[in-house]
Amino acid sequence: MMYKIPRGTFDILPADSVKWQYVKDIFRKVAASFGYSEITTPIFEMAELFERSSGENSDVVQKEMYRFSDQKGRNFALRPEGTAPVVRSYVENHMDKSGARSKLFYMGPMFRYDRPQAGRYRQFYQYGIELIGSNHPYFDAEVIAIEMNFLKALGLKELRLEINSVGCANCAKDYDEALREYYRPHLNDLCPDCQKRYQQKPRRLLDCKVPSCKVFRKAAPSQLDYLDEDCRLHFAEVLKYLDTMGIAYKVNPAIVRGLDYYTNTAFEVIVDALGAQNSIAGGGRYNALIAEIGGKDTPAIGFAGGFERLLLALEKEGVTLPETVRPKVYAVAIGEEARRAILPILQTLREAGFYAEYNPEKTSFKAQMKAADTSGADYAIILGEDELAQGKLILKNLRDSVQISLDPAEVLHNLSQ
RNA sequence: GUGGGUGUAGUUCAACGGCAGAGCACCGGAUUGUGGUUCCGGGCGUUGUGGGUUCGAAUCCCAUCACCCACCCCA
Repeated sequence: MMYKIPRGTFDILPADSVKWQYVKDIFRKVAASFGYSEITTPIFEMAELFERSSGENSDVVQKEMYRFSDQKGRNFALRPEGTAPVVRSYVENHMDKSGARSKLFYMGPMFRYDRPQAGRYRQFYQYGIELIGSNHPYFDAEVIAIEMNFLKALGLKELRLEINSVGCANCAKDYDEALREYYRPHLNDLCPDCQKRYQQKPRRLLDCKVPSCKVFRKAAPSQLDYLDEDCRLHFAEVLKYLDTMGIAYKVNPAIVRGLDYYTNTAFEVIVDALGAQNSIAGGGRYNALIAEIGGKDTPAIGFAGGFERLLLALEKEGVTLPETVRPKVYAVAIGEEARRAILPILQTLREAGFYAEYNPEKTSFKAQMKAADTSGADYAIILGEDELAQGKLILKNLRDSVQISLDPAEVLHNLSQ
């Protein structure tokens, strides 16, 4: 084979397309039920947008971004995530000046140069929600409710919602300090990765999987004990709203978001059956981001979910999704004359919106009937020499094998019932 | 970026140094116009790719690519 698809990418073939379309439709409907509107941004942006928003030393910026420069030497990156572009658009289009809240959703491909694995790709598809312009704790719960309603509408059951608060910048700084203080005496016992985490992102120390590092975890200070009064109150309110809305959750102080812009609420939806890449959605509040990239200081909350992992989870749970569309009728025509006469009838059916299938390459009656059957069509319309002579045709129900003879003009009426 | 596993027909898998096979799927047929069950017939596929060892390689060795698993990271 001469040409191969790039590593970590995949084709969505027709059989799968139907499923993707279905899942996307449901997401659009659920988002609409909360009054969110779709926003579509380019798949590449100035590289600096992501460097600035995600954090210079985040993994995404340091080693996972697809960068390129164009003919004029401008530095771009294929978007590794969806929030920064939406916020860029929000600011660029002066939505921050109107004072109104923006309730937005998006979906589309994201790109990260990473080692492919089950549920992890270099081009992957995300859906996301952004509510920009309110710090009200109700909206933290609303945004989570959108995701949970969506998953419920699809029929996914084996999942858990984990939630945490990382506080505002001040709380986070205090907490990082407390963590460093706690870990300092053990520094030499930590794995090399954790030595780095100690410097760069102390909170990551908490979810290390190395046994010798894990032992320090249970006595470690908790983020929740380092929230200031406002942050503590906000978090308590969010949880109360979730309770009221009937959304089950588990508070997990170890939940950490990968990108630098998160504040306060952080959450993740986890499906254990997926293995190592078990997070199907994650998000949180990002009150500092809008100002960070040049807009008016504006609070916001959002999340992003991965379609591939979602589809995988649905498959593992045995949820059935729509398959390829089957014909309503399959045309069976015998003889030269009938094979021409069938065409205007098919045209009438198609104009009425029915999927009518015909294959001129099969000529024998048997072969055509067989094809009608394997196509999964509900009906066969049969036009042979006898019918042609009588000006009739046969409408055969392929489910119960009942067939009737009728005028061609009556077919449409019969199918519409 | 690190470590491990696997690549054979459209697909799921055999063959593990000696002629590359089977199930499913697909196509055709079982006397003149009726599908689903049954029966019969239909397979040269660069054994992922490129080297090497050998009289002989799908099989052993090396490299490379891809996928899978774990780390890392995250959706």
